[in-house]
Amino acid sequence: MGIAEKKSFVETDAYGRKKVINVCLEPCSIEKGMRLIGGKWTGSIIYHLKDGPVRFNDLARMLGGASKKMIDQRLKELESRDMVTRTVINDRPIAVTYELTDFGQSALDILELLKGWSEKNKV
Amino acid sequence: MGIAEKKSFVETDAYGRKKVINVCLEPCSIEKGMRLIGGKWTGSIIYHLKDGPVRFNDLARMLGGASKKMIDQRLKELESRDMVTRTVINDRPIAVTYELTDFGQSALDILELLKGWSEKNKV
DNA sequence: TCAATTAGTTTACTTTTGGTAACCACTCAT
DNA sequence: ATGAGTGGTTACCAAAAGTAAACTAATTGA
Repeated sequence: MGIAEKKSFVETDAYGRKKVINVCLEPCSIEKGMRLIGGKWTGSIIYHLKDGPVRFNDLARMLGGASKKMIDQRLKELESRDMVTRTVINDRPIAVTYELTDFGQSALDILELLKGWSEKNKV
Repeated sequence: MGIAEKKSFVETDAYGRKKVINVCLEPCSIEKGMRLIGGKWTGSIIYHLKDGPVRFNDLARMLGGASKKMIDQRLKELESRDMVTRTVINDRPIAVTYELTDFGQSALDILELLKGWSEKNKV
């Protein structure tokens, strides 16, 4: 089965006792994946970077409901996971852009699917 | 463009003032979608229901790290969004199963993609 | 000179989340 | 009678997450 997780199921022994085979002892891969792109505003940030570098305040303007602190926090998380790179394009006046890495871009498929699903279901 | 959101971008006027076109005033569709399937354990729960009805305690056993309270809470959320149905299959002793609705099943595509991505990247 | 821009940081909160553990009423097997 | 099972509920607590608003220092345009 390679890296993939085995399916978990419940078994009942001769005494009627239940036992689960292949329990998720640690968060399973779905859970782990969610923790990479499922944070509040994380998906939106990645999606708004899809067409190329964007500057901090522009991003903040695009994401109407999110505070700067949030955006800053999320960008730092994304940077630490190598999903986004931060580039200073100018000192005085300071100018910074954020851009998706290849890994960051690889999440776009999921986000596009999510977006379509979400819109289709008028969620 | 139908139901889909327009792309947002930043415009600079003659005086150099920035203005964002198509701001996300409310959480955009990615954000909304995430709030349906991105809660802690939500994706895992949906995924573990993919092969048919599962009983509460069996689900609790499969999801090693999650408390009953969490699972209960998530199941109620999912029920309220018509992603899962709860069926009492027996009084005394009480027995209940949870099952995906069609809408719940429609989320599986996204979760499968997320799972694959997560495993591929050894996240 | 005043206002706005840059990219954040800091403060001072409030709100939400999550976890543990005990408990309920009931049944069943030993 | 005891312990384990059913499917939850409840109370309490700690920690995390999220908020708005003010502030930094420097620059630029009117």
